[in-house]
Amino acid sequence: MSREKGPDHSRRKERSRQAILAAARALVTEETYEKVTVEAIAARAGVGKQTIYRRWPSKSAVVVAALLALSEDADGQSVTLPDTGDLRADLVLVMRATVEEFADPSFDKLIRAVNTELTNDPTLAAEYREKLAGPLDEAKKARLRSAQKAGQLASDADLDLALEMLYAPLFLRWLHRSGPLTTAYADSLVDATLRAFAP
Amino acid sequence: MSREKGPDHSRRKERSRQAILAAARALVTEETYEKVTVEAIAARAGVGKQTIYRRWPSKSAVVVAALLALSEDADGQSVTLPDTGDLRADLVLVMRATVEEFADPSFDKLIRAVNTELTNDPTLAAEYREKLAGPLDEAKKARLRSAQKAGQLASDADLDLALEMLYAPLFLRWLHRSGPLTTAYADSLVDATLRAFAP
Amino acid sequence: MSREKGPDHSRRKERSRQAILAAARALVTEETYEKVTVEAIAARAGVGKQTIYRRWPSKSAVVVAALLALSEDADGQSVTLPDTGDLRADLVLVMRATVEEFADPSFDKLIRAVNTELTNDPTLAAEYREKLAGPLDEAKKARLRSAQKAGQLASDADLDLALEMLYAPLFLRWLHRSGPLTTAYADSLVDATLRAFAP
Amino acid sequence: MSREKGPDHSRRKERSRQAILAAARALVTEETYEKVTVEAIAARAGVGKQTIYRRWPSKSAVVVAALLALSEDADGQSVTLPDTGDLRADLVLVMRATVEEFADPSFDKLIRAVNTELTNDPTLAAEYREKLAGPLDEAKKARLRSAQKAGQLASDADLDLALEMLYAPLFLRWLHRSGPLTTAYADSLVDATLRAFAP
DNA sequence: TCTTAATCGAGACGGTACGTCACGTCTTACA
DNA sequence: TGTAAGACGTGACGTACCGTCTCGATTAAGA
Repeated sequence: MSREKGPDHSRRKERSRQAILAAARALVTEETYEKVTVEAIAARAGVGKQTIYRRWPSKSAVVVAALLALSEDADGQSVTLPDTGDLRADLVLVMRATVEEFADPSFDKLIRAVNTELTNDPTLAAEYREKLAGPLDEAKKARLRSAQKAGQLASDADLDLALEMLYAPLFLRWLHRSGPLTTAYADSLVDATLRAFAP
Repeated sequence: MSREKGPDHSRRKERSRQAILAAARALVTEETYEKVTVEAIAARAGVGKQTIYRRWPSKSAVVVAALLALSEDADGQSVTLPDTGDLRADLVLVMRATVEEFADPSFDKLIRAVNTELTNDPTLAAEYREKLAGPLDEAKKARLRSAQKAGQLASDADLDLALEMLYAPLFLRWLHRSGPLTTAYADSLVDATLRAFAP
Repeated sequence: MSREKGPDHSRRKERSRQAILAAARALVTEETYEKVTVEAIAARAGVGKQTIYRRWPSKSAVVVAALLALSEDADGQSVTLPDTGDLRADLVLVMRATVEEFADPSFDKLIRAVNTELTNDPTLAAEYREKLAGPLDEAKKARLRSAQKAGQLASDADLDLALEMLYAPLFLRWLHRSGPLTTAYADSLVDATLRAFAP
Repeated sequence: MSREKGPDHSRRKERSRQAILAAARALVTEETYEKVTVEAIAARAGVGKQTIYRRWPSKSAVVVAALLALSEDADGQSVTLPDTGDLRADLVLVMRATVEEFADPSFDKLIRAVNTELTNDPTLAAEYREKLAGPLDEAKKARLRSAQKAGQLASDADLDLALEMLYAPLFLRWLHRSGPLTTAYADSLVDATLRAFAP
């Protein structure tokens, strides 16, 4: 059915692929983003530049792929959020976890780099949304929907909007470094959102 | 007292400064951001590269300065928001204006470029916040405070948080292109925020 | 007696060998010499690169082999020059034939390529001399020796030197494109040489 | 009169030019010719690659320029050969000197490299002939013409041909390494040529 | 009005990284 | 088993910009 064109070299392919993504991750984490060059990634991965260009069209794509690869381990098993019945408690848990993630310096650098690339490349952004952000948002919306059914949220609440009001302020504070990311801040976002969409 | 070094050439200085900022603005607007190089700006402005480096430390700084210069016309006169007494109407007005701004393709490109630079350069981000975002936020907070005094918002409402819940979702939708920026969307952000911080 | 190693792939071997040499010849003839790459030869011959490297150590060797193969048809039968008894007439014939060869554009390109490789690789040069130039020179010297015996050349004439004085000027004019290769030029080389080594 | 387009930076220009030519000469002399890369020349000269490409279109051109620069010291003063009145003695002197030049390993490498480039690039060959070979040949022909007037050569002798018969065999022996370059060989070339063009 | 020194445009410079090409080796699938 | 196909690590190619430097040619001020 599929058009086979030759031997697949799958073992080498996979090995070099992993080396490249690991190198990209390491460099983004350790260095200034300007120092993350295709040549540096290739050198670090012990790989020729051509092997990178054979698979990805640009440095941006490699960096995004490096992030996506991190969550491909959990592949197959769909993401779900805790549902203890206590909506506020569950949301606070998730928001605090997010705050913690952003506090990790190497995660900070990686996400910041990825975010820069996504902002300027709609194609990459779409891929990112489809593979990573989409499923996550879906899981969060599922939790909200469950709360809605339980009468903890207004029956006509716009759940997409609710999600945005929860997360966008947090993300933007981090992105623009316009304020501290504290547990209290996370909590107050949850409270304000719950008030806005209360039954 | 002051060290006299010769003629001040202030007219030439000002002329080339304007030419550089205009060229930067034009290039960011017309081209892919990768094509906005210092050499291109210099060529477009009819200026030597050194004249750019004499004033700004990097391309990023020039681009940010180009945006800041746009709003320096309104310099001196402090920004104020309409205050008709009808809080919802006033906020809807402002939010819809913002939506329109983001819809303008050349403004979109300029802000996107500036945002990229701010994300990766805290110093620039601070300058931007001080000169542009700060005053604007202050004006918005002033309007909220006035509403609060009028009993239209909870007396213990966190106005900074309210601001973020209003704007962050809009900004992030635009930045990540994760949804349409419509009037209805702007309105529903206002409504949700007002519910969250109602008295 | 012979060590049998398996199926006799000699037919495939010979077929691919011919394909490679033909492809090399064709490419040298058609393209700029920089474009004659091992990859191009392999592609043109419908052969894997390894099949080339299994037989020859370098592109140079392939190109030289391509030229040598051209004259391997006459293999076994030793080369001889015409001997009509009229030395001048015989030499003029040979020299004019050489001039004509050099005038053929595809022969020109091939010889020029081979000459470049020989200049920079003594090993190849030795092989070339042994297989191609040597026998030819021997045949020419045989004709001169016959003339010498007939008293048409000085009995103490240095025949190697005579050969060089006949051919080197012609070859160098061609190699350096330092003058036209005409019949008259060929003839005057013969005349001058005959004067130099007359009895 | 001439169209001046800007500052001439002549000091830097000249300094880098000399550094590049010296580096090229050194590398050709020391290394395999394959190792003489534009990058290596640039590194050795302490110069950016662009500075080389700004002046010469290819490595070949640089190498040829490196040789030409060697004889630009004698610029202005036209080349002349000794003229003692004894033609044979004068020619023997010149031929032996040439033999010695070819015996110098670093000169050998340089000329071999230049010769390879000239063979494959008619434009470079023309430049070389105009600037170096031409004047030299003219000087040699002048010596022959003087001998011709003195009745030491046939009055109808083709001096261009005589020159070629003197030099081409020597050069080709060296190029193809097809025989030893000895004093005796040089002498016998002179003798044969004198016999061929005797009055 | 005429120096005179800061400033400018132009663009060459030493570099770094780009993305491409071909090298010679290695791996796989097929015949 | 030997071959075609082609991926791989390597390293040079020629180009684009970086940020610095050097050069004349404007300026506009004060002598």
